[in-house]
Amino acid sequence: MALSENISSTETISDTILAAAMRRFEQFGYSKTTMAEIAADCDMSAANIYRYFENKLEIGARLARRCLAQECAALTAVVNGATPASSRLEEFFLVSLRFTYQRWAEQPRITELVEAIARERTDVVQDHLRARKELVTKLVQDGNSNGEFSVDDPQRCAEAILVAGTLFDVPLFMHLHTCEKFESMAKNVADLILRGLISRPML
Amino acid sequence: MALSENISSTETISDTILAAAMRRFEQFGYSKTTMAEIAADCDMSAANIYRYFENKLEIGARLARRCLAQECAALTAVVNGATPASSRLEEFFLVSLRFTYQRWAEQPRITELVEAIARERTDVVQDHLRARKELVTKLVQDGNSNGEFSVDDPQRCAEAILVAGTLFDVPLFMHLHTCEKFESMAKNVADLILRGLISRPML
DNA sequence: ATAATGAACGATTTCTTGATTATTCATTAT
DNA sequence: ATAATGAATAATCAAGAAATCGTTCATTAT
Repeated sequence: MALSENISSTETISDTILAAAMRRFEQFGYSKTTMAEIAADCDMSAANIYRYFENKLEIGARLARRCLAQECAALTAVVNGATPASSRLEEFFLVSLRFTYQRWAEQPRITELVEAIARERTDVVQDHLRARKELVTKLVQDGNSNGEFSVDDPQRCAEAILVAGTLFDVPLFMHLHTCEKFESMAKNVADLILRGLISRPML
Repeated sequence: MALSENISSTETISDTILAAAMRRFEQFGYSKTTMAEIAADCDMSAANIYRYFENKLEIGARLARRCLAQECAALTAVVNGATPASSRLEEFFLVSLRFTYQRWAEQPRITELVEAIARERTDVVQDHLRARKELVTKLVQDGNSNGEFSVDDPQRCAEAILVAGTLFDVPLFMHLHTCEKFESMAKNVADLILRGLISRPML
């Protein structure tokens, strides 16, 4: 019981640190937040944080992961939806876009955080991309199963779909158009991907 | 005759200046090149350059335009080719990618130049994007004409195609993969766009 | 007139230096 | 033992000074 108390209290402390860091990062940005400030918010010394986290980058990475996981949760809901796979594909693009756009517009500090972490922690981005790829792969397989699609290689296809949606996932591009314009573009790309260019007999 | 001499000599001098600037930009980059150095290469004073160009940014813009025009020339050749429109679309992606990748890998200073200009001279980028859009629109219309495609709105379709190829046109992404990997991705995206996801009767 | 220049000027950039910051560790508290 | 700290260190950042640069213009040359 003493053991479990220790473990749970350790978790609570590291959660406290993460929460304090998140508040600071949101308000002032990753680079402008100091370990001393995070520590003060938790009523401890800066040195003590290192008992719970390897370093500042690790704290940032944990929080960036959490942000990206939120997006993946929303995308998972889309993929697991009950609508036709084609609608879910369009919705996938739109939800992905809105996450990127809204974070860029309303939480620029968070966007900065994720970008700062992405530069030095490739693994965070790669894990996120892998998760997205798995989701789209599942979506394509779903479409195959119910007869909507007939895709040979769902993996490769999912990769291509994600590549085609690059514009909607990179904060750097968000200043180029309004969110409405992006939504229209996303719908067009989804439509293009679904129907293809090659002419065919009427369905 | 005196007039024509003056005009032609003026053109020669501004070309000399452009050539000198290009050599400097290639070797040392846009920001590290000074007007005084360009002038010295042309055996004139820095002040004299301003008789031929509004300012340094204008020189950069002219050279950036020239670079982008080279890519457009290559893409025009692709679009005007004699192969099926579907092959030309794939080739469009591949040529576009190779231009971006090679410039990034072999002429990083030129890539830096174009990016620096793009930041302050939106018109240069926008004109280039418009040219690319016109090329793809023509390609789609070609495909429509010969029965390969059956696209309702070639303009909108061209826009979507270009959006889907974003990853292959932005130097910023080039560090992510090898050129071969990018080529494979480009082929997959082209294939996806051409055939579409929705299942259909056999052709 | 046309072409070209050097000097002059704000605006940037670079450099230098002092202050902050992330991180470690020996030490103290519990 | 476990938790926490303050002091120490090396790396990074920030502010101001100095130098450089882009641009203009009055002046000179042709």
